Amino acid sequence: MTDAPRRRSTTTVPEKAALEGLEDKWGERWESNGTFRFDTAAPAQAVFAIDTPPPTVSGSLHVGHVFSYTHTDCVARYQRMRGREVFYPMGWDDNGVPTERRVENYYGVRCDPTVPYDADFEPPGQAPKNRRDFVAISRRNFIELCERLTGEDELVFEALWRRLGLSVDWTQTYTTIDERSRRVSQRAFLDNLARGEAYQADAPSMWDITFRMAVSQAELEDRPRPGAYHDLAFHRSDGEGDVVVSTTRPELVVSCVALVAHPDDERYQPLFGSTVSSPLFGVEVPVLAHHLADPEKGTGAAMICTFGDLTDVIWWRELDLPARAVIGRDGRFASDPPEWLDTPAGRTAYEQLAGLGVKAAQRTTVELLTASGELLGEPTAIEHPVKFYEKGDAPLEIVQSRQWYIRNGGRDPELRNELIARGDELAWHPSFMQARYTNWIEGLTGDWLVSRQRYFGVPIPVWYPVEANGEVNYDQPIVPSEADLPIDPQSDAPRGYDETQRSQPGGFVGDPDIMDTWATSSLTPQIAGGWDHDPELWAKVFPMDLRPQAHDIIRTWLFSTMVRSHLAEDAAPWHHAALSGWILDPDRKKMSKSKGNVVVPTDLLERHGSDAVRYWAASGRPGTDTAFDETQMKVGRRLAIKLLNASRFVLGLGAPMADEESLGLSAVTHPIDLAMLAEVAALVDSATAAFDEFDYARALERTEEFFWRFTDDHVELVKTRAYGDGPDAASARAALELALSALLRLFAPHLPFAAEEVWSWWMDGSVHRAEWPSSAEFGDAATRSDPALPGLTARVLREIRRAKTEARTGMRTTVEHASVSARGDDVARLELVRNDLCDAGVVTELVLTVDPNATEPKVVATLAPADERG
RNA sequence: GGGCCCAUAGCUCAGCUGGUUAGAGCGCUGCCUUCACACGGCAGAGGUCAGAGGUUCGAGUCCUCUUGGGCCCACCA
Repeated sequence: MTDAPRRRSTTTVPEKAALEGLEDKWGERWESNGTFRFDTAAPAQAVFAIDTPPPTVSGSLHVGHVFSYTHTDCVARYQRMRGREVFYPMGWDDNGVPTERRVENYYGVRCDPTVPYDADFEPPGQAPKNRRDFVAISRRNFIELCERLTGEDELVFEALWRRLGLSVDWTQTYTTIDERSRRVSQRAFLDNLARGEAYQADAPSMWDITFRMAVSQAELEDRPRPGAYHDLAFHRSDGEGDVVVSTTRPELVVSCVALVAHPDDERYQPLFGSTVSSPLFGVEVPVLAHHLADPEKGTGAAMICTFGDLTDVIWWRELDLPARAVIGRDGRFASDPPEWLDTPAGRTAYEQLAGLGVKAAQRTTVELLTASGELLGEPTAIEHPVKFYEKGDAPLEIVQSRQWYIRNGGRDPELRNELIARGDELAWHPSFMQARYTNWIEGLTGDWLVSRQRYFGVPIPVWYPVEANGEVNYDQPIVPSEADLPIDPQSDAPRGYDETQRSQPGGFVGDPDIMDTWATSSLTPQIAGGWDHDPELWAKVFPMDLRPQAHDIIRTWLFSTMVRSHLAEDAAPWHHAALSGWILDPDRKKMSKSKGNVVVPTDLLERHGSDAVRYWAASGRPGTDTAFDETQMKVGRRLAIKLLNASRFVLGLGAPMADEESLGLSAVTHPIDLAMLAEVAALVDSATAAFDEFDYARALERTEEFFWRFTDDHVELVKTRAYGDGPDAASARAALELALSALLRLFAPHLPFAAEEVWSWWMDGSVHRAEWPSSAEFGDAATRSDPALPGLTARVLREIRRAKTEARTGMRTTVEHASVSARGDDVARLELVRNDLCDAGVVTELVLTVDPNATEPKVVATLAPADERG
């Protein structure tokens, strides 16, 4: 709820004003006064709920975070002042692979689930240089270290956010690994399972051999890597020669299950249906036709291996081929010769490859092929894109494994179209970002793989029965009851069993995997909004009003949240999505991690002040990449200081009259004051319209533009009059105060510290809970005033100043005589403000002449003789 | 190959549905401190709005093409 501005009984203007110390002072007061505390009693229609992005707690916040979180805070503060009760929680994403990796490197440990728990374990003081020397610790010890480190990080992050002035309700904080998140995440998963949206499949999937885990489509990225085409000879079984195949992965020849060519390719048509035998291993494989084979590539014939790339998976599935995988989960070739190698020569050849990594296996295979004469010519070096896990550093392999999936439209046109249509329900800021969402869905190739073979995350909440013969029955998962959540199936036994039955015939096993980090963060509205523990809150905040986030995670966070909400709530999770841009180096390149980390946000806030850094951030338009620019922070600092000083001046003039009643609009009678207020009224409308479109940058720009004219022209013009007595002085002061009151509120979202400081000198309560200004506050000032007046007076002022500048004299120098010749209507205007102009220009005499032919007012100023200057 | 964004002063950017002579800040140059502010103020110089064509009485703004930059997706034998 907001309050109309209410003046304090006494105005206290400090002798000196500075920005230093405002962050601590107001940060503490806002906290102790609960200024940003969400009022749970607020009616639903008053609530403005923000689905805050939980930053990853796996390092440090960088300048890009400061940038985008400031944008959201400006919107939050605006909405709050508009009378909305803002639900603005903060989350920490401490769940997932980045945290695991950071913990490993920070403490020099690695998780080995076979190691027993050590209650007294203390990590080494310093991590060894070589990862091989890291200490192996139990899963429980590892998770304890994750929690210890993320706990420390979260305190540091919160301190930074507070200093930046985010108007977060810190009582609403969550972490993506805390008990509530685990419960929500597991319950939502079980709901998906119950509705048939979550399922298991034993299928080939992208696999990171370093992390030893499956990876989903959303986590893939291409990186250019050197490779080479190798021409291999497959031997026709009719003895009529060889079929040549070009491949970049000769080591996979052992996994070859068929050759394939395009059905229309005349070169291979005679061979379709026949078999060839593979080089080195002599395995008979069929020659098949499929439209995905490209006659232009290589020789037009490709070998299908299980599995070299995703096209292999398609061919394997559609042509119903056997799986002959040799690469294991560790990225090494199986140590025993595969059973499909039925010739002694083939088995001998394989012995050379057994146990090798992919690179070494390729080298060895090439040597063997060269020796056998089945490698034709020299390999041709190329550079080609290779798929990587976005956080990994070894190329992905394709490994067949049992995994959990959630339907996301990747294999279901109907669901796909529903999700695309949900995108239309959102207002996207900027609007073109919707295309990225739609494009991503249209390009999905499969469902969402949610299981991860990692340790620090939310466990998949199921067990499986172990049959009497010791076989695990994956088709009949045992699910926990909701009341027991969250559970860890690795340490909790399902109801009806006890721990002694774990892994025993007739007993159970726990699912060893955890969920993808997005499987939990896709539920941030549910986690923060009380979905499973506070139905009253949930009814008020869902669907939320705003999802602010970076545009690079549209395909992950935004999309997955939409999927969960669509499946569970049959609704879009928010009304608005605001996508922020990148921070770029001054040379226009995307600011790299290393460079971004050189610029430490706390240091920036220290050097420039929080309002100054916020000013820079808020100058970046929604969705637009913005250059990192400290000079903009200096400009922001200057603006904040100017706001303090101009306010000090205005408020130092004293009340318009001793009588409180005369305060306000009724005292404003002078035409120049009325015209100024009319400009403020227009400014308020313009800033409000911008903010309603989430355009904090436009609102700031408009406000700032007016503010500088206000101080440079209007205040200079009226200050002498304002010092005086009588109705004209009262008019000046009343107008200045009305304008200041509005300006402070207009600046409050962007410069919360300076605005609050000034507000506290003369107003009750926090400016951040004050009513957003309205043009109605200025009554009929607009209709009573002359819109041409401010521009005209500013012009005359500028001409007089120019004359002084050209005479190389100070602005306080008295001008003996100034004359203006202008059209009659302009002269009439200038007569109204002649006294102000004389005072402001410090002119002793101002002569106005009507010149009916003048297009522009012509100003001539004559300076007093040097000895009279002063 | 598909999609999206961008190109305006030396630099960073405004310019919203087309409408006087294209704006701001920084930087640069010059001048000015008792009297809100030197963490300041005033003033000045600086632009073929990437290029070409089109629509229009009128185009930085709308359309088409070209060039250059960036991003996303697809392709990966």
